[in-house]
Amino acid sequence: MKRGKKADEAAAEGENDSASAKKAKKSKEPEPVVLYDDPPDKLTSKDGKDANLKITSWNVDGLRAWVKKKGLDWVREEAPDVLCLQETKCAEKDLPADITSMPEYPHKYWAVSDDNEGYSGVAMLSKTEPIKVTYGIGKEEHDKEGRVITAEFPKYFLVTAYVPNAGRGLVRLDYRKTWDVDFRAYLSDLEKQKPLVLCGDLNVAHLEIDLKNPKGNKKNAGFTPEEREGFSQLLAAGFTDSFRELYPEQTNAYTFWTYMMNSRAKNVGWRLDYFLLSSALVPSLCDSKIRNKAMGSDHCPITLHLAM
Amino acid sequence: MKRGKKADEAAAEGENDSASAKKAKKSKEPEPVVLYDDPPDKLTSKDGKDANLKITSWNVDGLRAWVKKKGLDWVREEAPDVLCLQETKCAEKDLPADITSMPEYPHKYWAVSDDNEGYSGVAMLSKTEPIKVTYGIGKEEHDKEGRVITAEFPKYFLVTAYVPNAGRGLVRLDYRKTWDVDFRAYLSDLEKQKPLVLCGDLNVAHLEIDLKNPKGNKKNAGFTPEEREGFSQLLAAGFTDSFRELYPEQTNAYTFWTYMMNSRAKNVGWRLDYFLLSSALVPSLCDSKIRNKAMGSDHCPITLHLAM
DNA sequence: CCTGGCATG
DNA sequence: CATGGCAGG
Repeated sequence: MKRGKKADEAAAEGENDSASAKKAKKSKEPEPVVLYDDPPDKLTSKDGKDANLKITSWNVDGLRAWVKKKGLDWVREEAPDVLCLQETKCAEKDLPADITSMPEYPHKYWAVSDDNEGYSGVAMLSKTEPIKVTYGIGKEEHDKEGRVITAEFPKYFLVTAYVPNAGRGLVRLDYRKTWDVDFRAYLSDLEKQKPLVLCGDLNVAHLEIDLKNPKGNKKNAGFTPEEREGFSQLLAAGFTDSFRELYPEQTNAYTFWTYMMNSRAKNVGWRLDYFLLSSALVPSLCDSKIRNKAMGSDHCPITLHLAM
Repeated sequence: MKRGKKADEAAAEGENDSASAKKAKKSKEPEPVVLYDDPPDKLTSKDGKDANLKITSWNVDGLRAWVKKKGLDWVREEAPDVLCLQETKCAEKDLPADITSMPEYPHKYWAVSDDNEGYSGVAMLSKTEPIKVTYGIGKEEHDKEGRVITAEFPKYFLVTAYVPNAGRGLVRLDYRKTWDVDFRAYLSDLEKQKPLVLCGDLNVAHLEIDLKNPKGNKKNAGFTPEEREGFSQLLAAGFTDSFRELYPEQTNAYTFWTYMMNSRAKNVGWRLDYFLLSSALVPSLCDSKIRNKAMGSDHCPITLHLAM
C-alpha cells in the first residue's frame, strides 16, 4: 500500500523524540516543558577584548520558504558580519530577489547540489570580501551535494557545512562515517594555514545533554554512537565546541525541533548546529548564542561573537 | 535541464488562453473584461410545474483543499438534493470528517483511481437513498480511474462523470476518442431503462461560444475537433445540453478558468461542466445555473432545477 | 497557478 | 509536519 509510508514516518519520529512519551504512558502525566532562555550576549573575551566579529549560522530548511516567512527581517535585525545558511534547497537562478539584492551583504556565495537542486545547499553572505572562497572539501565523492563553503579571511578561515544526515533507518550512516573522516582531515589540513571557525548543521547531538531524549535516540540518525564519536574525534583534533565551552552544564539548549508533534513548543529538541573553533581562536571567544526565538525553519539560528 | 518544464507549461497555457493576448500585442490594448451574471433561478418548468429536484455538480480540483477553502459552506447554502463532485483526488480513508459526517447527505458514494489515489475520482452525495449505485461504464479499460458513478432513482438515472482530459500536447486524445465512443454507448444503453441526467466535467467546450478564445485553442485539449465532435454525437444520440437549451445565445458563460494568468478575474474561461438530459426530461427542465461566484476550485459549481 | 504525492529531513 | 520537485490539469 502506498499510504504505508506515513505510518513509517510517524514511527521513526516517535522513536526520535518520544522516549518521554513512553514514560508518559506509564506515569499518565505530560512531561513538563522546560525552556532555555539564552542570556544576553557577552561582548568581551576572557582576556577583556571587545567583540568585533559576529557570525550567524542558520539551517533555513528551504531558503525560498524561509524568505517568505520573513527570515531576512530577522537577519537585518541581527546584522552579523557573515551569514551562513544551510539547506537552502534552491538553484542560484531561483533565488528570491530579496536575498540576491541585499545591499548589506555585497559578497554572496552559493553551493548547490548537482543533480537535485531542491536538496541540500549552503550559502555564505559577507559584509567584507573574503580573500578566497572554495567549495567542497576536495574529494569528488563528497562534493556533489553543495554542503561546504570555505571562505578565507585575513585572520581565519570560515567553513560552513551541512553535514549529511544518516537518514531514516540509518541508510546513509556508512556514508556519513566516511564523510566524518574526510571532513575532519579537510579541517585539520586547512588549520595548518591559519585558524578556522566551523559553523553549520553538523547533524549530530554530541552528548546526552545535547538533546531532550537521549535514551530513545541511540539508534536514530543524529545520535548514534558512530556520529557522536565522529564529533568527539573533531574535538580530539583540537576544535572547541564554543557553546559547550562557555556553558558546560547548560541543559535544554537546542537548535532543532522536528515540526512534528509540536516539539518546538514542548522544547523537545536537539543541538545540531555549532560553532567550532581552532584552539588558537578560543581566547577570542566572547559568546556563542542560540537564538531560539527566531522562527522560520525547524532549526533556529546561532550566533558567534569573536574579538579578533 | 530540469527547470525546462516551467517554460513548457507557460507556453501551453499561453496557447490555451491567450489568443487574445496575441491580439493585444498588436493593438497594445488590454482586452476588456466581460463577466456573466447568472440570472435568478427559474423554479418552474415550461409547462408550469414547480421545481422539486435540485442537483449540483462541481469539479473541486482536490477535495481536501476544497474543504479547507470552505466549499462545504457553499454546499450547505445551496442545499441541493444531490451533490456530484469531480476530481476529488482523495482515497476514501483520507476523506475529511467534515464531509463524511455531513448529516444532510446520509447517502455517499465514492469512486477513486486504482493506482493513483491522488488522481481523478468522483463522488455523489444524496439526501435520499438511490435504488442502486454502480461505478464505471462497464468496460475494464475505462473503469480504473474512478471517473463515473451512476445512481438509479425512481424516475431517472443520475450519472456523474469526470471525462478524461486529452492532456498537454494531446497525448491522451486517442484514448479520449475511445472513451467518448464507449461512454456514449453506455449512456444510450442506460437510457433504454429510464431517462437520465448526466452531469460533470465533460472536459470539452462544445462550440466557439463555449470558451473565450476559440481561435487559439483548436489544437488544445478541450477544444479539438475530435472532442467537440464527441460532444455533438452525444447530442445526436438524443441528449440535451440544458444550459444551452435555455440560453442559446449566452456568451461569456464559463465554468472553468485556469489558475494561471489571472484568467478568472478576466473571465477568460471555458464551459466544461454540463447537465445533459434525456429528451424525456427536457419538459421537466426549470433552470440550469452556472454558480460562477462560488470559489474553492478552478471550476465553479453548476446547478440543475427539475420539476419531476 | 493550483492540486496531491514523493523523497528527504 | 515542513521543504522542494514532480505529474497532472
